[in-house]
Amino acid sequence: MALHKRIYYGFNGYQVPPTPRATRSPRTRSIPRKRTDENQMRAFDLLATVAGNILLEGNNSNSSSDVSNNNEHSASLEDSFEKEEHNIDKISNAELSSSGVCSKSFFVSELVNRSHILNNCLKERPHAQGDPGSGPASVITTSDCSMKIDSPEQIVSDRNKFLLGNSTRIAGSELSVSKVSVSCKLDCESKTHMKNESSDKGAMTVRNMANKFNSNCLVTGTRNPSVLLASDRSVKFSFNKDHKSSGFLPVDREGVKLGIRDDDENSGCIQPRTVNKAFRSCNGDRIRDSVSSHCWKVNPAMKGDPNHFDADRDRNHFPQDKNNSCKPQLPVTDYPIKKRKLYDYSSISKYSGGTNEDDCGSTPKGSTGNGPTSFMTSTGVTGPSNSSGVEHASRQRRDVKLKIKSFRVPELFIEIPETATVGSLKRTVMEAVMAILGDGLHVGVVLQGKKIKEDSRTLLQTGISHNNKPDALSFILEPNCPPAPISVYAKSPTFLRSRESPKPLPRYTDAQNLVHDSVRHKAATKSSDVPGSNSTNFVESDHDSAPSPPDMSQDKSVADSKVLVAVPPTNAEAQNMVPMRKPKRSESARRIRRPFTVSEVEALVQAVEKLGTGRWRDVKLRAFDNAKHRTYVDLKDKWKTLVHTARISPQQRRGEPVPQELLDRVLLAHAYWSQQAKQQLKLHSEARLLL
DNA sequence: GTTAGGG
DNA sequence: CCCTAAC
Repeated sequence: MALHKRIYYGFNGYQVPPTPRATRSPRTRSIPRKRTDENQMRAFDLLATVAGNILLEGNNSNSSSDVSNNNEHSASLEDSFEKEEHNIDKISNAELSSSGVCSKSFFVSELVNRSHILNNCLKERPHAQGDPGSGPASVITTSDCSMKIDSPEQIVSDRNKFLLGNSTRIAGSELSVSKVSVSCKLDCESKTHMKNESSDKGAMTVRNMANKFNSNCLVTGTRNPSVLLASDRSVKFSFNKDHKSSGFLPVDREGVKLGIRDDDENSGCIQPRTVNKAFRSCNGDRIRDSVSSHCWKVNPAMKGDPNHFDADRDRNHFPQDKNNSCKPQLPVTDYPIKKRKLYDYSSISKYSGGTNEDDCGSTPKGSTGNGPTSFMTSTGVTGPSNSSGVEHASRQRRDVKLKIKSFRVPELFIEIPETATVGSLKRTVMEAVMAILGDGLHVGVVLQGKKIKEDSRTLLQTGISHNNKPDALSFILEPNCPPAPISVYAKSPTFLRSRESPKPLPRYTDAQNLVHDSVRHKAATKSSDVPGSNSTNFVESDHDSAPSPPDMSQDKSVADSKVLVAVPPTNAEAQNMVPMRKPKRSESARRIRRPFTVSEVEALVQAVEKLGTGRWRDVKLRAFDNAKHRTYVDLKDKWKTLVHTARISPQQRRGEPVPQELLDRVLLAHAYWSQQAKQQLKLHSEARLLL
């Protein structure tokens, strides 16, 4: 090993401008759904300066970008895990249960290594599937602070694992919040279990899966859990034969990206979705939505058969993924090495108080005990890589490893009733933090007061090296979508100033799922004599939107908790904001277009056949209750277009073709209900005449 | 808060 | 999808 030079950079903190409050009509706001665009825009407004503590650490490990091609790590990773398992366990089993979930920060998932993921996937307890009660809910949770894996040791030391749980309760905000500060825990038992099962029942072995994974093939386990690699970055996990649940992990090709789940589509941003989703929150929307936005969970109680949505998910969930794989040169996907590295090891402290530290401190240091504190940013400048990949063979390179210890959230006002549960408090805090972070952020690099915009330049060219002075390098979080006018950047981030005047603080109210039960009841009791299927076709929440945690609906106390976020800049730090973009004419961004899938159309048709064309709310509740991005207005509009589509010639139709059979049903149902409406009118008028 | 319909 | 009148 080479020398270990370590340079620590100071983290100055992180400031967020006031989050503009949505000004849209309350009506639209009331619909439980996400306003990603809104958040996106909000994200544009975010300008967070982050000074990073960067540890420059020399080592001569392999280039991290080569790792993904190195299957050899598969085995060693496993070994590492095994060792690791003995170290971990400060966390109460009650909390983590068999799921072995943990998360240190908001950065949900960076897929470190595919084999890594797979290993964890395989940890699902086999017997879980035998328990219908607990449900085979596949909970995919990820931890932050992922990093490229240069070596097995690194994994061990960083303890960032993906963990699977067999309980849906684990996922979501609860997990994200409550377990922010805990270190990862591996479930030895589960793991072993899974391994055995894998071999016993013909499922792929860990290594096989890893290998396949590495080769970007579609991997389908013959047994549960199965792992499907939907795309380069999205791994689909599905457990149990019922396919009641599934989840996705974004997988970066290089295994470096923040893997955050997005419930919502509307990320107009070209930023890798994984990142966007990570920080998404729903400003004007109900917490239910926003909460679920960071939930890597799948609701086992999901009605209907989500199966047929899988394809859609694969296609839509991470649309950019395709782009990425196809056009890696696109700025969107093209994460410059340095940026990627910046994400590495990143973690965000949820509580400004920094309880993380303690928790982190209690975590095992791993095999690389001599390393810096696990949460310190570290950069390693290595000598020429001994075994760099072919693509790098032509030139020497040094690796600069960055590890961001934490992002400090300056101020956070939370308003929550005393009767609220701790869990709800955690969720509320989560919401607030998520709101602050927003989504669509990317990291800007400021070196010696100058913002480095040339993403293509190497660190060496830029001047980032282990020779940097401690304060030379800092990071800022900034909107990444519409390239903000960067010209406003002052020479130093300390001069950054918020362009927008403080606005009313957005208020986040935790009010998810409150009415739905009763409403659902009501809707369920209603039935019509309309011909058609009687089975409720429940459209599962779309691929990227995870249903709210089951406990959320029960925790009524959450309903009135409010969070005030985006504190107006009051201190010097807060004023170091710079205008990032021109205020859009409206603060509400248009939602991105989300074409209905055939499955959704099917569900819609079925519901309308049953309920009619005048009860869109019921249709929504019936068939799209979990598709948070579909409002009843959407459904109504879709029906409108469906009717239109059905009436025009197939040649005139555009978009994904809707099966003629469905269109026929549309016309039929439409005619039927139109007739019904007329009859009703007639009856009414007659009755009135009689009176 | 929903519905209906134009944009 | 958005917007809004009307209920």
